[in-house]
Amino acid sequence: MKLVTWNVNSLNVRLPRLVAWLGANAPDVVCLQETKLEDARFPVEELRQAGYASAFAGQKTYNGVAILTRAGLTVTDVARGIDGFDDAQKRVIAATVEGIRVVCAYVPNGQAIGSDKYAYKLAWCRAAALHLRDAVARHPRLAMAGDFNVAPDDRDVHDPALWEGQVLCSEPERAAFREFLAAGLKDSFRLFDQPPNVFSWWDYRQLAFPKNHGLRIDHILLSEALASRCTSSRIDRNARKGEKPSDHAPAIVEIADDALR
DNA sequence: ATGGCAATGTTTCATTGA
Repeated sequence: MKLVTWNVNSLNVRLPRLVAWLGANAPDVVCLQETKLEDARFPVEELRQAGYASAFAGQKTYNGVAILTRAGLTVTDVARGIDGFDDAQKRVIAATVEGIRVVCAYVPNGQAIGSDKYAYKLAWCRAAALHLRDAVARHPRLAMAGDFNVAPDDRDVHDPALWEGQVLCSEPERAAFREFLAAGLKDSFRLFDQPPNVFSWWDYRQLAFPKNHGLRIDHILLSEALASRCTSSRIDRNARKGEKPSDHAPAIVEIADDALR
C-alpha cells in the first residue's frame, strides 16, 4: 500500500496538479490538508474520473481535510474531528482502508509564540494525542498522516539557529509531537537512513525553494505493526517545482501488502 | 528591523499561512 499526505493549499487551485500527480504516482491512499472547500464544492466527480473515491470534511477559506482512496479499495468507518474536543475548524478525518485505520490531520499553525492561536495549537495537540492513544488501542494497524506544523528536531530545519524557539520549532510544540509518538507511533521518515536537508515545506518568498530553505513539517506516523512492515518513506520534492505549486510537497510511505487485513 | 509570496473573501485591501 502506498500512502501519501499532501497539504495542497487550496484544492480548487491545485486540482489539476493533484490529478496529474495521482496519475504519475498511483498512490492507494491520499490524505489532503488545506482543501479550503465547503463540502458542497468538493470535486468528487473529477477525482472519481481520476480513479479515486473521496471522504472529506471542509470549510470555506481555511482548513479542510480529505482522504482519497483508489477505486475498489474497501473504506469503512469514516469519522470527522477529535472525539471530545469541540472544534469548529475542519482539521481531522479518519477512515479504515483495507483494514488500516488512516487518520488525516491538519495541526494548527500556531502563528506566533504566546498568541491565542499558539495556545489553541497546544490544546488541540493535547486533545489529539489523548484521542490517538484510544485509537491505537482500538486499531493496532494505524497511520496518522498530515501537516503537523512541527519540525520534530534540528535535522528537520534548514537553519536551526534562525528557527530556534520560533513557531513550528519551539520546545512545547516538539514536546507535543513527541506525545503523538508516545501514543504508540513511529515517525516513518526516521525508520530509514535519509540524506540531510530533506524538507516538506518551503516559503513562497525569498527563493526559499531553490535555496532549499525548508522545514520538514509533514509527517506519516505509523503504529508498530505498520512500522515493522514499512519499506520506504520519502518526500517528493519534485512536486514543489513548476507553475503554481503548493508550498508543501507530498510525503509518501510504502507498506508491505502482508500488513493489510 | 522588516518584507518578501500565495490564496481567499471581507476584494482593489485584510487576513492567514508557516
